[in-house]
Amino acid sequence: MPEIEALKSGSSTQRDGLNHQAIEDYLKTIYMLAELESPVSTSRIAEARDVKPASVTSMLQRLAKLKMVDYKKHSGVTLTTAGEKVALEVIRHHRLLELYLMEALGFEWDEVHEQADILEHVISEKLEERIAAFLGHPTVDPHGDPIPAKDGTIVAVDTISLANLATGTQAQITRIIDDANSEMLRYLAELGLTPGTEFTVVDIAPFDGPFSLQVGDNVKIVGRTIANSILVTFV
Amino acid sequence: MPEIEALKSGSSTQRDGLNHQAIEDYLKTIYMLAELESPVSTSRIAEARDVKPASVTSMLQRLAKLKMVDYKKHSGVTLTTAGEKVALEVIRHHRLLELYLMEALGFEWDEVHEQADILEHVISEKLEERIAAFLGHPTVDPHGDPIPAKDGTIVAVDTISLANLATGTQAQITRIIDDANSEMLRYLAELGLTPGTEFTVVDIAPFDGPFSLQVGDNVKIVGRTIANSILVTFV
DNA sequence: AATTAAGTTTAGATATACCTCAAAAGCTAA
DNA sequence: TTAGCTTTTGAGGTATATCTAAACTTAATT
Repeated sequence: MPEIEALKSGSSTQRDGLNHQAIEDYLKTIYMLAELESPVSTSRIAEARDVKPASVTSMLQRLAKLKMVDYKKHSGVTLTTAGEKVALEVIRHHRLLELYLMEALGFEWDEVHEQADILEHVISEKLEERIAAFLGHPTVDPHGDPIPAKDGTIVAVDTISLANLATGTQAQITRIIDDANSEMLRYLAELGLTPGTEFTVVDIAPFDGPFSLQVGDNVKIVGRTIANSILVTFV
Repeated sequence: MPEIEALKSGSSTQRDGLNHQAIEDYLKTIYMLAELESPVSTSRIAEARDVKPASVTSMLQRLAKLKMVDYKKHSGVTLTTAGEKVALEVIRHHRLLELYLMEALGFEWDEVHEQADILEHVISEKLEERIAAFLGHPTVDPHGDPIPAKDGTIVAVDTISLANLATGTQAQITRIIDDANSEMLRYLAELGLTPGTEFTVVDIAPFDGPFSLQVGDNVKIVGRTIANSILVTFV
């Protein structure tokens, strides 16, 4: 009965012992937090993942056993080479997927993050490769985040937060941090403040006040929170 | 710290209680087995999923509690309307994905099943919709299997197994059963026996022997196993 | 050096989602 | 009615993920 055979594979779950999803998510979280501060502390991870520190500790012990992190009690973690490789692969998947969903399937800027977060763990090497090829092996995703290459290299662009600019400065948006907050992304897209946009800081209101940005003929005003999330390069 | 926010969603797993994957796979299995014989017995499902009958029983009890199946001890299961809806959705996803991977990303006939089996459980409604639109809302997948519409309708084509044809019959391949067996699919593709192909049965060897099919100027010979897996319509 | 506050780890307990095996129970057809 | 098969039950296993509360470490402050 060939039908039975056909059904069989339909049922094959990951029975290989490891639940990749959680592990990959932790490694990704650690990688990203390590960019801000390394080694990464238990509580930082707990915050980011929205779990209790105790849960993080046990996961770190598991990751240490898998040689994915260097972990010594009370002193935080760093990724091993193996761990970093996994993290970069997941991030690569994520960013390729975001770009693909926009380019190939017409999704909006603010819609892609969630779906990519799920798909990043399940696409095969081959699918990743096809997607990358379709996109012409891009190095930057729709939010301006760099896409790690297959070998782990990242094309890093020297950026500075818009919040640190002085009045009169000319700059170009290269990256929007916080790709989880689709409301902000929608808002920024509305304002026309997307990666690639050039602008001049025409005013900074005192007492942590908003920034006025000249974009073409218009002036756009953004608050501190947004200014912090926008990374720029000088033109 | 906006970065923390960004990471948060990166970590969000399905914490919603249900592990969809297994449930969906069971429902899909039951749906497909029910096409052969309904109600579907425990052992049939166990075979198809390659688990022990006892495991099936407990899953059936779980599915019954979820109102996905009608289940009465010792008498097999049938899907409820809700259960069928889920099964059809998963099947729709699967077949759309297979077609999409081929059409949009250049995968081969025999490569798409595995990846689709995983992706079918994780694509959002919106992604499904975009994929369907990209493909022009198709009703048939690369193996000739009908793709259920969003409302659950299936365009059924009246088919008969090639194995039942008599010598001299003219027919067209509409469907290849057993999309899990990529070796067979590769072989069939090599022979040029894919859905849409027209042929005439020029010989059937006795004692369950092979079929000789005239395809254009060539004669292709296929054994019983393959003949059973090929469904045809008359021309 | 001792104290304290903050952060971290352990221990113990739940919970879920599978799965298995062995034995009991139920069905069906000769 | 009983043999043979299928199905269910019940007990138990593994893996993962979580929590609370108590114990501990570290680093900063006195």
